[in-house]
Amino acid sequence: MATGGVARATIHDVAARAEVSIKTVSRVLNKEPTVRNSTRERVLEAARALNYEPHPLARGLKGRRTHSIGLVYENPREFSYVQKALEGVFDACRSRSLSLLLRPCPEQVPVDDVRQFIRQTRVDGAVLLAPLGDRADIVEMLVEMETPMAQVSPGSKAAGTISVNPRDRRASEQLTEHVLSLGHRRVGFIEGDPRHGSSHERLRGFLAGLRKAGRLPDKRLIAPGRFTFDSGKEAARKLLGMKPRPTAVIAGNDDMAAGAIVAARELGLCVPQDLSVVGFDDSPVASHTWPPLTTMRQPISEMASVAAICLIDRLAGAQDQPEHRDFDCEIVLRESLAAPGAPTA
Amino acid sequence: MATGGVARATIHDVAARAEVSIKTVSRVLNKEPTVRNSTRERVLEAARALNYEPHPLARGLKGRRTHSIGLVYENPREFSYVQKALEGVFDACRSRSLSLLLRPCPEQVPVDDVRQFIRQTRVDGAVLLAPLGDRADIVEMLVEMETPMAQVSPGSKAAGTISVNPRDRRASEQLTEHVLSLGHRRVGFIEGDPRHGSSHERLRGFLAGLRKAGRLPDKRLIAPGRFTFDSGKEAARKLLGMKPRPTAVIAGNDDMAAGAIVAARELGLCVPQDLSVVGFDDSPVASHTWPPLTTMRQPISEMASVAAICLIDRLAGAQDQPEHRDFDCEIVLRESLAAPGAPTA
DNA sequence: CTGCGCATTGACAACGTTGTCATCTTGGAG
DNA sequence: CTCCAAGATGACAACGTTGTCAATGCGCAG
Repeated sequence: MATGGVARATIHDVAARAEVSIKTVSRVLNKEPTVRNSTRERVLEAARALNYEPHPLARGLKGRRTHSIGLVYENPREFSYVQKALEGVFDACRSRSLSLLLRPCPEQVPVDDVRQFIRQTRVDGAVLLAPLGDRADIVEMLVEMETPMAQVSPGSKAAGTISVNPRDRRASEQLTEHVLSLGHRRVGFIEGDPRHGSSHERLRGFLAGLRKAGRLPDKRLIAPGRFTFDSGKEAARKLLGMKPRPTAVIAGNDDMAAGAIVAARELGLCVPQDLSVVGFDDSPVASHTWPPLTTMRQPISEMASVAAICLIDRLAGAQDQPEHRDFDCEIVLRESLAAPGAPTA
Repeated sequence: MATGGVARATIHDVAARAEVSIKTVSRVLNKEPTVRNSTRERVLEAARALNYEPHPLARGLKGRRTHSIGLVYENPREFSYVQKALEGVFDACRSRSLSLLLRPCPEQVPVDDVRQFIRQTRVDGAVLLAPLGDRADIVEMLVEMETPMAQVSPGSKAAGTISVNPRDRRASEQLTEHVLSLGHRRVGFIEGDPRHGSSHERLRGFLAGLRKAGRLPDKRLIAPGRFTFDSGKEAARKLLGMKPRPTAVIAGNDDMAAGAIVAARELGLCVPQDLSVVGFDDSPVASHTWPPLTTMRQPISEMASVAAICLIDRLAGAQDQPEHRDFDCEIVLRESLAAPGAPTA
């Protein structure tokens, strides 16, 4: 019933075949320098011949490391953000031969649940995806447990922890400026989930963009949302009920933007002729709406990968890496955005 | 730098505090029956007081099990299927205190890559998500390695392995009958990725539905797809170019159905007045299109969870569980389907 | 020729559990 | 009261690695 079929080769078998001690085998496989070249090759040859794979449990037990890190994230209502992050972190782990343990959390997860995950699994470090990187209690708990961590979120840049930040505010400002430059004068904004640092940053960027264009913000044009399709639809409905109607809506992410498009359609409005809609993230939905969404692409997968790599390297003892890194976003122009009253899509 | 902060309690500490041997502690924690009640409580009390968590590596090392299973899946172009399956498998693992290792694979992953994953991680078992459960070479390899597995896929029901199957054919037949019952006479079908067993089953169900209604299948009304939005869009374009046009299109999944809606719109057709579109899966996109999709809901998360639980229980030595289980789908009626030429949405 | 330092290697314990087997208790039948 | 089976418990080895420290071999200065 046990995995592995035929009995698996151990370090002893390799040592016997190469006619060295197990310690020497260990040295070779851990790339320690103090091994004669000829010996090293004999060992590698033997390991190959026996199809040897070190036993991960034994390795970690004596070595006091599990060679695994945890990815802690909030159960998403829409998955694409987590999916991309997962891809990035997974690649990082694979390239460094660590294993990855997942810990999806419900919203407002009690800090003790996360603590228990860390204690039980004994992961060597943890990557926190937004919005968990913004939870002070969780960060504190990890510090207290001396568990190295990396945060992927626009918020906190606490000293001593690794963080990877999208330049959300700047991105939002650029997007806003671009929308205004097309001639839109009444622009609505749909906020994201307030528990996400990104939501606030994007709102601030929006306001900064207005200010830069000499426009005064109108509070009534800012509607709350929660990053979900439905919340975006509802917020857009509210905005579109105003008179005069906004001619453009900037949504805090693509899912809400998709909701806004549907809301517009239900009111008989054409996008982009009657209403321009733009989003954030360039998630898959952005290219599947009709018309497809203009949006700000975030290098989520890359950010997550960098976060994980920094963490892993720090675990391995590297000192000289930057603690915080910022990533730029990139505008992706599609058909959901046009000048106000433009005749064609 | 190591995880854990203060030195963690071991089984020895618990044993000392409870004034018993470590073996007795082990017995209590593994719920072995041969422990006196009073002793058991003393041990549990001590464990609680010391905040003891057994070390997973040590446990697996001697016990010859890693207490982990692997989830092997193909990197999705659209993620919702994998997301739901992941949720289900994760819950199963959590409820049984196993850990879950992920192995995303590229399309057409070489069997040796999967073998290496199993060898390296030494997972006790593996869950294969479609279409990997349909890969004979992978299944064979796992059998050869004596690694217990569970497949989530409509295809193979090989003896000795666990499989969980959606009743795709029946679901497709029901959906087809329902569409026909509304009066549609020319119904197009967009096939899914041919590497997925589901694709064939759904096509067969479609044909069966036609036959049952006394209709002859028209090969030109069957267009190939690959489960992606773009492939659905392209296939729909082809179908809609025919004269006379089909009045309804059944897509092999929701992403392709979403693509079909966009294709229709680009041709100036209204859904569902000019064209009904239905999908499969009830993935998130199904409720985010406009109009929202009529679709067949699959209990993916539940199926994945059941697969994992069967696997885990078998690993734990249970014998009396069924090897194969079938799951029904459920039709979800939304606005993308109507009688042909119906006046209102 | 001797000895010293460095490069290379090995013996052995240790990591924290579980499996094996022996030992000690306990309760009831004879 | 004795004996035995079943119930509880413990001592110790073992799992497969890595860390510690000692031992060996080798080249070269004195």
